[in-house]
Amino acid sequence: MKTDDFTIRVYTLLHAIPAGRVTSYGGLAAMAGHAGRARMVGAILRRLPPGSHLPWHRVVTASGKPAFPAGSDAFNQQKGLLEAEGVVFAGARVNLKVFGWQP
DNA sequence: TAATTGACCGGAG
DNA sequence: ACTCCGGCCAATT
Repeated sequence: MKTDDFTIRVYTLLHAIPAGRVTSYGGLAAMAGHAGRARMVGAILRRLPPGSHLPWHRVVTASGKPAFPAGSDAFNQQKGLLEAEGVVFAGARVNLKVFGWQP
């Protein structure tokens, strides 16, 4: 069994995101060569294979907000990790014009 | 096997 | 700024 190329690209791109930067689900899907499959990126991160150290916290929605309800554990964790890398939150949101990343 | 769900997105009202 | 809607398509029920 061979992991899909799409999945491989998503992992590679995710790993290529520098600390202190974020990218969106849709953007990641587009960079991986499959624009329109933002939900698949979400599905991949949701089901991360055990043992992977992917920086999932550097991925936010196209609005610049974490994909979790504000106040949830995952939300707070993601926010904390990003702030520790230098990303500034404006409320529950990140300014993609400043912190958004693309190769 | 069919229906539902979902770490999404962009446009419209 | 917010809600609603259609499109996307694999994993789950």
